[in-house]
Amino acid sequence: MRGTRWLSADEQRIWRTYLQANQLLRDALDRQLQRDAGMPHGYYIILAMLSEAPGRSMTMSQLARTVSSSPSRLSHAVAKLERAGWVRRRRHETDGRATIATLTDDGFDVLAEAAPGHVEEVRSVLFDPLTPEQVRQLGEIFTAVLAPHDDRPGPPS
Amino acid sequence: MRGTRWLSADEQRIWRTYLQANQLLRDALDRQLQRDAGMPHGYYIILAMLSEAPGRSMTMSQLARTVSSSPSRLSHAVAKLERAGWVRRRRHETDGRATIATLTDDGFDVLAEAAPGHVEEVRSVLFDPLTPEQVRQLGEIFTAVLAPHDDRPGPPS
DNA sequence: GGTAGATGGTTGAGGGCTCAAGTGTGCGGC
DNA sequence: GCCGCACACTTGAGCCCTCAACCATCTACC
Repeated sequence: MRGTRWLSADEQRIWRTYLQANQLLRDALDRQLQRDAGMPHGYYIILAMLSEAPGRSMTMSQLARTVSSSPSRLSHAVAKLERAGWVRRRRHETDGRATIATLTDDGFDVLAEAAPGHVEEVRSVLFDPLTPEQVRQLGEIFTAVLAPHDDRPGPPS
Repeated sequence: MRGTRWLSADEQRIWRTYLQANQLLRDALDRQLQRDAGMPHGYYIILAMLSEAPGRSMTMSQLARTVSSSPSRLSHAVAKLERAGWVRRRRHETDGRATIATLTDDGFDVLAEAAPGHVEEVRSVLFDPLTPEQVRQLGEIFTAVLAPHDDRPGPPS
């Protein structure tokens, strides 16, 4: 591939800093949640998003979009959460293709128990080291990163 | 845990934006590299870091620190890369505990082949959507996130 | 009302990662 | 010289994820 737009020295340094920090955050969150709540971070998010949904319920595909998961990953994950008794699945009443996942009371309790430690971890590893201005910038930066993928179709090229 | 410092509405929104963007980046990179080079992103980084080291070589523990990996993860990964013929391992000459990993010529070729597509992907998904000012901010933000973990021992609490 | 394609979801195989436990080597103190 | 501990690394089991294949249902269209 001739004419590749290589990264400048600055860009490369920034990219690597980002990767490293990212790995740090991911490891910290996964370790903390695994230790204190016996679940990986991705599972926590599933429970958290369900807990905020009306009726503590969502279809699998809504849920997949909400937690940025592939259908397959979500299916495996919810199967596991269901075995743990934290989520229940049932058929959608009017659309026979869809499945509705619901957070159980047990699931809610586990989530409530895990939340404070998790939030504390997020704070200490991400927000505490940043100034309020940097937090604001962080939000804008990743909003910009996501923008091209909001699947409102972009201008036809 | 009473007295938890919960996230404000803004912080929560920003945190979720970050998680979502992150998942997007990770998925995009892994998919692109898996498709075009038959390896996950973590393996690419290992090859890339080795390629820049003197003699294209590093001890396993240096390498682990460089790519932010646990010893175990790295060991598994290098074992696989060695089976593929892209890396060789040999004993350190003066420290019998250490192992030196070296990028092979085949490994270098694979890396050189994969690099342009990978860089293009990084650009299109991360740098292109950002202004130069935001790129600079990104670097400073994650430098700040990493700072508390530079294991120069901090002030004794 | 029948058919083609889109949509919603699951499954199994294969691979990567974590955690805990293990091996072997170096080093400081006695 | 030996003992104990730290260090460098590896291993295996189990878990999570990806990818591709699959089934079922819905929808549009003729």
